[in-house]
Parts: sequence; structure tokens; C-alpha cells
Amino acid sequence: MHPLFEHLLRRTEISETDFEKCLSHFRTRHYSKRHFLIEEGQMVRHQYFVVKGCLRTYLIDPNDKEHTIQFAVENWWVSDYIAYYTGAASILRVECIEPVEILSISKAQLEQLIIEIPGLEHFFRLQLEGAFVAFQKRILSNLYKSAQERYDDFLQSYPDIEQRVKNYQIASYLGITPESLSRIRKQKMGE
Amino acid sequence: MHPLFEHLLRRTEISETDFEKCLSHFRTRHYSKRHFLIEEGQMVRHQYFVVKGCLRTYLIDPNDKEHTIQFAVENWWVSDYIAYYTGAASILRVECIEPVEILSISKAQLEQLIIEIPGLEHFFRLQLEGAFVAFQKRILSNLYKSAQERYDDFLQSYPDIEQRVKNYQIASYLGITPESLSRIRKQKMGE
DNA sequence: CCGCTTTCTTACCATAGGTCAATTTTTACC
DNA sequence: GGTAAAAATTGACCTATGGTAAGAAAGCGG
Repeated sequence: MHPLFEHLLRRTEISETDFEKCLSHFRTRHYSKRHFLIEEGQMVRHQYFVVKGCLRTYLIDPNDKEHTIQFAVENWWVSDYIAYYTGAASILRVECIEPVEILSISKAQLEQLIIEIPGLEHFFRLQLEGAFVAFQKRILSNLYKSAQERYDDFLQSYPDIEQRVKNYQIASYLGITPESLSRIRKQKMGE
Repeated sequence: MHPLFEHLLRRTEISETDFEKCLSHFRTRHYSKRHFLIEEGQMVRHQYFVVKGCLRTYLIDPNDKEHTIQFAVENWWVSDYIAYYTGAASILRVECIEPVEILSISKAQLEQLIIEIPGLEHFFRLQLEGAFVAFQKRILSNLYKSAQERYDDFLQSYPDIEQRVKNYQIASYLGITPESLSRIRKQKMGE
């Protein structure tokens, strides 16, 4: 079964016919490592479903430091959602950190599909509820947990991702420097 | 016009008849300052629309420190959404920090309404998109901005809320101690 | 309006994590 | 498989923010 079909069925009911219609509006794209799906300053009119590979969404601050918001692997959606939802120019980058196969759809087309296909709006509402929970947990973690604890949480939550990304990228997700992460890892060795 | 009707109309189309039906499933409640709408350990089966007053959602960590996730004033929705969406027991408190008038609805009833009234699901999807953007911005801020900058951002984003809540509550929202906030405020005086 | 409680401020010291720079290890690619 | 580049580690030092404690100010209930 198509991975997107399977993915949609987890949260909503959709007929095979409707799915085919839906799928016809997505375009498959292949990108190599280092390709930027989105760069700062762009308008963002698409979002993407990851069929294969790994990507990272991050911001570069005024001191040239990177801060990772999200990693995306198979069956995740990715975009600069601040820009996508608000219509503002992007302040983020979305970079392929592995060779990637994605399905791309424009916001205009997706909104049209949502009107036409019952169940799609439901899917995206539930999807956003999930994101809401994840974000809120992350904000809480950042508020009261130590770097060490956040790293442990990360390992537990994303054991699959940990092996596919660089430590300095994980550090930038946790809000610490690569040096600090290295020290934390060193300390864990001795446990 | 009813504040909830006005609120819904900002994001979706809904007939007056449908709104009346919708409203009939909400229950108006009044609470005094210090009342807890939700406490740790509870199951959370309701969410609330704030008609009047101000509330705060926060966590108490193992060291008895408070960490604020959200303030809610007129026309905001509030609940412990982690518990509400996941079905897990609450780890948060929702406390009235002013006398409050709210409209309460159970998840079961709301989900039923969403099935019956076209446009409601659309409303909540857009609402969640807005929350998504706000959360992502907050995570980014926490990743790369100083306490000072986050305080400035807070003042700019929520000038209305700033005057209705205690400084120690703002500090707990920003992820700093009341003492640090006090120092920041002192420094701002001299500017 | 008084007294009590809560909140805010200030000062002094402590610390997690940051910065910088050098070194080692890993990875990518011809 | 050798080499250049990228990533990770380490050590010495630094800084923003936390912890604690105590006093000042503000708010509230009677």
C-alpha cells in the first residue's frame, strides 16, 4: 500500500478512489543530500510528505548559530510552517541530510482537496492536535529540564533519528552547544 | 453578538441556527480568583472558552517551581491540552487568576458537534494552525534569544496580559526566576 | 485604615552551560 | 586506501542566570 495512504488511514477514513484523486495532486521529487527544500527569505507555498530520507528544519541566528526545530524522516510532514501558514517570508531552512524522496503539494491545491475530499480536514486537524501536544511538551521540557534530561528524552523519543543525524544537529535541537553535548555524552559513558 | 459566535466567525462560516445549536452544548460557569479549573492527576474531558477574566496554565516541577505554559484572557480557549488530546492524566494546573466566566464543553460533545455542524472542524483546524505557529515561534525564541529579548517580545506580543498577571508568573512563562526578571526590569529603567 | 500576606527587589555567591582554541576521530570522496 | 574535510572531543576560562536570604513595597481582608 502507498505509504501516504497508510499514513492517512491512521487518522481518518478515506476511500481508495479519493486517495487516488488526492495522490494525483502530489508530485514526487528526489533530492540529494545538502539540497535545500526551503531557504531563508522565500515564500513557502508547499508542504512535503517524506517518503524516504531525512531532513532538518533550522534557523540561523544573527550570530550564525544554527537552531533545529524539527527533524523529519519517513512518514513525517515537513515545511517551514510559520511561513506556510502565515504567508510571511521564510526565516528557516529545510535541508536534506540524506538523499530524499518526497511528495510535494501546494497549499492552494491542498486546501482545494480538503474541500473536495471528506475526511482530509479531519486528518489534518488530528495531525495538528498531535503537533500541539508535542510542541507543548517540548516547551515544558525547555522550561524545567536540564540539558542532560532533555538529551535523555530525545534519545528515548527518537531512537531512530538519533542515528541518522549529527551530534551538533542534536545539540542545536536541544538548545545547547556541541561541546556541551559532548560533555554530557562523556558523562553518560561512565554510568 | 455573542462573543463565541463572533470568535467562530473569524475563522469559519456558520449559520446563526447552527451557532445556537452549538451554544446549547456549552455551559456557562463562573469561578472566583484562585479556583482551579484543572489540577494535576485529573482526567481532562473538557475545554473552555473564556468569556471574561484571566487564567493561567502551569506545571509544578519536582522542585516545586512553577512553569507557565499559557495565559488565557477573553476569547481564548483553555484546557490542559496534553491531557485533553491524549487521554492521559493531567500534569498541569489551570487556575483562575481573576474572577472568570467561561463556557465549558466536553470533548465527547464537541466531537459530536463537529460531525453535525459543517464548518466547526474547519474552525478548529485553523485554530490549531495558529497555535502551531505560536508554539514554533516560542520554541525558537527559547533556543536563541536571551531572557531580556524574550521579555521584550512578551511585552510586545501581550501588552494586555502583562498588566493582569504577576511578574513572577511572567518570569515562569519566560523560563527565568522572578529575581532575574526583576534585574532585567531594573536595567530597562535606565534605558 | 491597619496589619498581614504576597510580591518585588537587592546583594552576594554558585553553577550550568557557553566560548575559544587545540587535538583527535570520523567521514567523504578521488 | 589515502587524504582532505567535517565532526567530535577536550581543556581552560567566562558569563548569564540561578540560589538564597533578607528587606522593601504593594495589595488585601477585616
